[in-house]
Amino acid sequence: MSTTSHTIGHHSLFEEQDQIPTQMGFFPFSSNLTLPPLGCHQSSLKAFNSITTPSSLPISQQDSSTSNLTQTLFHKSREHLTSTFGGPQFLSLHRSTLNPWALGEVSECFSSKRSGFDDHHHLGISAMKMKKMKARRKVREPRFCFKTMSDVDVLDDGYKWRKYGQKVVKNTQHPRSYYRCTQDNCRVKKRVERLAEDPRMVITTYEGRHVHSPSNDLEDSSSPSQLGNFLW
DNA sequence: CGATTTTGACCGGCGC
DNA sequence: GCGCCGGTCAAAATCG
Repeated sequence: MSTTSHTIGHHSLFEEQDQIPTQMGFFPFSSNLTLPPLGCHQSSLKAFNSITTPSSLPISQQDSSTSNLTQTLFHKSREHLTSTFGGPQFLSLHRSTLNPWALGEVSECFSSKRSGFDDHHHLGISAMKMKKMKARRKVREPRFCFKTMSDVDVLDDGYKWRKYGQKVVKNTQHPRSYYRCTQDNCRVKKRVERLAEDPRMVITTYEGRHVHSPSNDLEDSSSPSQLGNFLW
């Protein structure tokens, strides 16, 4: 396994080539980019928009060097994610948490969409549940994760998420939260946790691809040609 | 009152 | 086989 890193100023975007389909970008927010407290939905959205769409930077306090940095890092990361989904190289965060469902997961995005929905009428609740869970565990969607320096756990990325679980993970003080995209038929999940070694860092792991555009500016404007291009 | 969160139960995988 | 652990479910609670 090899490790590469892009150095921008004195910050780095780490890339580790591995066989684990967990991808990680590292956004070294400066202190004046610290996100607002939990619950400030609007403002946290703004803060995150400054990263996802750096052209319209809404954060007044940040200096230009910081915005350039995050901008560069984001695009670099996004480029990388786009080019490497299904490709040979991945970024890994937890080498210890090996993903046994590494292969065949991209194809699952397209092949498994229809299956399972008609079964509702034929199977009992428990049987259906079992089938669903089994199917879900078989193959994993592509994953990538970001490590960010942030006060808030949940960065608003433009999509709507519903929390479906929270777990205390071993050897860490902070719980891990599990979210699912609220859009119908969109099975994208994300999980949010704080780094044990540095609680100021938030790790957001995305799993799967959205089959729709972000819900914020969603006026049913998604053209069919764009489907499949969304990473998040 | 619908949507979302909380929270304990439950499940499957894995190591021993 | 058993216990641990991460991930998910789903009923109850809470929120807006």
